[in-house]
Amino acid sequence: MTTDTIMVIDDDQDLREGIVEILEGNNFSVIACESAEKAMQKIRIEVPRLIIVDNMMPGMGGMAFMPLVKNDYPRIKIIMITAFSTVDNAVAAMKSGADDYLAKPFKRDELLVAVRRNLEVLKFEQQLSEPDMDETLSSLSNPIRRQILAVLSLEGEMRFMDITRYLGISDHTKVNFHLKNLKACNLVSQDRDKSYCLTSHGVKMVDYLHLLSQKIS
Amino acid sequence: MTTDTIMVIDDDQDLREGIVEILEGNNFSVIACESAEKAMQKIRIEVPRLIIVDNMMPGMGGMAFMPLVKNDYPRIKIIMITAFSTVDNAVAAMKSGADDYLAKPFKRDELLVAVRRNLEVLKFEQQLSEPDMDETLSSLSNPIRRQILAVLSLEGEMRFMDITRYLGISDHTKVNFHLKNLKACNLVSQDRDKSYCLTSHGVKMVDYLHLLSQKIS
DNA sequence: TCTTTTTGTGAAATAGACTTCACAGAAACC
DNA sequence: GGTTTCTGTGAAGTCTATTTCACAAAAAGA
Repeated sequence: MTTDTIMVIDDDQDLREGIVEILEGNNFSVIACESAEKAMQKIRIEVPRLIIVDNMMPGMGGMAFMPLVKNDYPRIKIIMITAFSTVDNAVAAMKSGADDYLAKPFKRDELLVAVRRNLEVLKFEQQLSEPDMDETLSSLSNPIRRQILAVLSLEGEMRFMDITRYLGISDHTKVNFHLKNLKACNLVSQDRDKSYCLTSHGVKMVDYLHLLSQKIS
Repeated sequence: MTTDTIMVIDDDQDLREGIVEILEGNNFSVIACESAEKAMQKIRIEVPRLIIVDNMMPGMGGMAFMPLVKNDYPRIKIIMITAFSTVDNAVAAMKSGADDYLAKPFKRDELLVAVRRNLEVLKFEQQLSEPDMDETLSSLSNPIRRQILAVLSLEGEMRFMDITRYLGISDHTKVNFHLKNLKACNLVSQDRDKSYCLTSHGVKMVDYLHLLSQKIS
């Protein structure tokens, strides 16, 4: 399991180091910065998943910093911390791109809860946009390819021309095209005698397609 | 629940009527023909899901009949019945397009088992090629659309521009395009104040996607 | 060996999905 | 009222997926 990298930006050294300590004590990998300007540079070197930034700082404040980061890295989560907390302040922070808002002084657990919650949200979002998901889903979105999976699931193993005839497709190169696609996605494989069959991944996907068809209807 | 239509082709009136009786007694809708030629005509009027055809008949036999049918209607399942059963005979029948093979005399239950088995196979195949499935899967195969679903799943309800900003997409018309697609597939809907939210179908699909992402990784 | 069937490749044509751009009405804001 | 932001449409262009076609090596049959 890889640890999540978190960036902490605060000009107050005591507070900054306190936060770093809490986070590192909980197995997060931390990058600390004393200003938003420094942070902008460091982000380019290693992109964190989450940023904790103070609102009031000399130079660029958190409020100005957030839109800049969100523009370049829309998926980074930002938690803003602030000393003088008001409703207006909180609303303004959210509008500027903060994903969460923490008023000083906060407890150790308040910080950790906020951090974990935001990392969970991030994980949730990312799960649905994984590249593997992309490949698999677009492969499954073609009806001919799904028919091929269905046939192979029923028959276990089939020769190229048998699949073609079974589906009633006259142009065999068309079937070839789709089989190639299925092979590329690792849904189907070919053994030594050239027969096609489902991979274990392919078997799972057929299961899931049936699940889906039940959900749809 | 709609009943499956089965076509029975046999020149022997007694046997034909016996089969019809068994099938109708089990709530199938039956079309009986005394020759393959008649059957070819009747198929055009109502397409059965399954055909039970005798091999030996005056005029066109089952062996010649099957390729003709399979060519026009590759999805119809065909059970061949035959009096003089040999291995070679069975193999030849399967090669000509039979999906199953029954030797005379057969028991009532043997017939019903074969019929049900073949209808199950048909159902299995068809589940994976439903048009709804097509629409849903191709909609889900786009990463931006999946991100929109994720965001709506987290936030519950969102305005158009909030979604656009959340995803960090500069061209709002692009988001509009994908939202339209999601609406067309009934995954997302819009309430009176123009906010977008997941439909119940959309909620199911987000569930499904998470299941899928676990299986993939 | 000669022929046919199977299995396959790659290029060109077509269709479909996605993006971009120019514009516009509606609503919110000043 | 005038201005800005939100929400949306439609056309044109671009990129990707799919189909079709021409061809060919390998395997199976005759």
